[in-house]
Amino acid sequence: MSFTSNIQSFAIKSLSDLYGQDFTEKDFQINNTRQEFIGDYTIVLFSLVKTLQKSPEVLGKELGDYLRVNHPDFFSGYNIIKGFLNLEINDAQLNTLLKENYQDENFGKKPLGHKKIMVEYSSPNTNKPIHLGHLRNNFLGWSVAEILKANGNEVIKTSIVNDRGIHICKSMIAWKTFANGATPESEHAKGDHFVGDYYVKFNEEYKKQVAELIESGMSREEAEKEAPIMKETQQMLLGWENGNPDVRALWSEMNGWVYKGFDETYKRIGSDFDHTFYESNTYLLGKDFVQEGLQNNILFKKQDGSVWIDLSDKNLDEKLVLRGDGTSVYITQDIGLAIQKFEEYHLDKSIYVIGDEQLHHMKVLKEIIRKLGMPFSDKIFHLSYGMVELTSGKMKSREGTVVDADELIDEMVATAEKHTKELGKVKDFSEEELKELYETLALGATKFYLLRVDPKKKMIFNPEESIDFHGFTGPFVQYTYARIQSILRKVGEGKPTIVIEDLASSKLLPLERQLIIFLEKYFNIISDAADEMNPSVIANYVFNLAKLYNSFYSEHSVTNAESKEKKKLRLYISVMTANIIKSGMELLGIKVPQKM
RNA sequence: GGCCCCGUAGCUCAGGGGAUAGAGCAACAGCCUUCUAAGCUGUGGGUCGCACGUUCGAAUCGUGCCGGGGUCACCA
Repeated sequence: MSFTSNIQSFAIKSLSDLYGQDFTEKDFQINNTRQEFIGDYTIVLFSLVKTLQKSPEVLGKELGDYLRVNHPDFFSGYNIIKGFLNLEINDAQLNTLLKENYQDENFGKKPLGHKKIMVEYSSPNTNKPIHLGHLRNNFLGWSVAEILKANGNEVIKTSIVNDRGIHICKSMIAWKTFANGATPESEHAKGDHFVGDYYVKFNEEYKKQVAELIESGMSREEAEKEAPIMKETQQMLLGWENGNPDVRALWSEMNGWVYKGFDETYKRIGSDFDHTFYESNTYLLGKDFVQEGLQNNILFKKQDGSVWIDLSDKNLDEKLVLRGDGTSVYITQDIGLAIQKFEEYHLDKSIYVIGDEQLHHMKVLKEIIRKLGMPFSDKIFHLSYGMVELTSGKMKSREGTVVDADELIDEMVATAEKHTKELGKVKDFSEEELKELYETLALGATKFYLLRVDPKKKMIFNPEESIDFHGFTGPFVQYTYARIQSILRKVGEGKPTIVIEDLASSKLLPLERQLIIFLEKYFNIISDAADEMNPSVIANYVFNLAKLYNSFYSEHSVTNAESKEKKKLRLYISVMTANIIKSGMELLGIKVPQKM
């Protein structure tokens, strides 16, 4: 039960007692009182004024008095400005909250319920390494999964690896053509980069061949079809489909290189999965449902044997679900896997973390599954996020204009090292501890940067400016945590015993009040983040908490407080702040250091 | 062209019916004999794309327009 919901129910009860009318939380708003006014929470009276036929002044006074008289331990005062009833929370109430929760490392998290949710994220292609855009996906998916867990859901993290198809064959052909048997081992290269380089090489060669053909008089369209390297690649795809042993062997080997590279990166960035699906295993799944759909006349066949579904009643076109030659298309396998997920795991919700370029595709997928008569179509949710673009435009793997994830993190580690050495605060750290710290800060900065903005919006990354360590950043929040740890070290291990009277004996100063009230909000923040599936809610909160604490820190001394009671109070505030920072940052996948 | 998303400070972004629209970066001016200055305090910076409408009240909701992006594949 949070302060806001307490006030809400107090107000509803009061209004009913006073005026004999029933209200719900939708009939009036409760806001945070703005800085420039006295009070902590504000009831906006305008909407009530009309229904109750009373002036804001009279209504505010009657409601304010009633609340104070009936909840003297909760409210210490109120004032009315225009149509706003500003309520002050009693110091004792704040002290109690602090005393009861300051040590609770799980403050705000909800008990385990009965919802089972699958979050599919990451889902890489095996023909290229992970770039900045994929990082946004990985961080977002991981964080949303953790936020859902914190709200009492059972969460299954999955990934579908796109390990087959024409794009993989492109890397394979290029490798056969140009590599002379080179391997990641022989080149001392990371496997995913190694394979990705051949994907780029393919496209270079392809472009060259197309240009040559055009010069010799062919149309572009024809040239793109006829380029020898492309024909060779299509031949290879056929070979793969038919189980040609040589093709399959090379495919396995090259994918193996990629997985080794991915594992390294996943481990570093903290992505983990309860189950991994491979497209090479699932791509045939949808075909059975297509057969079923044909029998039920939900799907229909065209003269060439291709199978379609008519979605025109939903303002979507006809959509192909099976080629004339009987092979699957992209959506066929998605249908199969979507159904398999529900049948195997009995999910209450199936979340797909996929870029917003696939909004249409996911809409079609949901609709097809609904039309096929599956009862869980409504439980499929596309968590779409905006693309990460560079100041110079879009990232394209084909053209090599991407910010590579491994390189970016390496750069961030170097920046962390540079800052740390300049500041010279951790000279007692061992090599090992330093390395860990740089990694913590680098990933903290990167994750926070990508998670602090609304997932739905596309974002622009400027490689020139890179990612900051000051201001609205991960390291800022980490720094605040480290500062508090420093205080706690100074105070020593012995936890002060305390009784509530100690805390209540002196009036709370403005910053002390503000902090306690802000700490309490974390309870609702965790729910809000889950409802919106939006980690930026947490990031913004945790930043503002750190900012508020830093003001408090520079204004009031903890260890040299005016009195023993104040020292204890501020220690409690500090401990609870540290706990919530740690908890919130964990939900973003960010570690906090003891020192930095 | 149809459908969807986005236009808020120089830049990157919050705020999604309520009080004088916020933060970070960048710029400028201060603050380390006292718990970590990766910090704190202050100054300057806005026609919330434009217009109409709904409302006691609109950056927020509706409609239209302008600008940017996505998508409408027998690619994945």
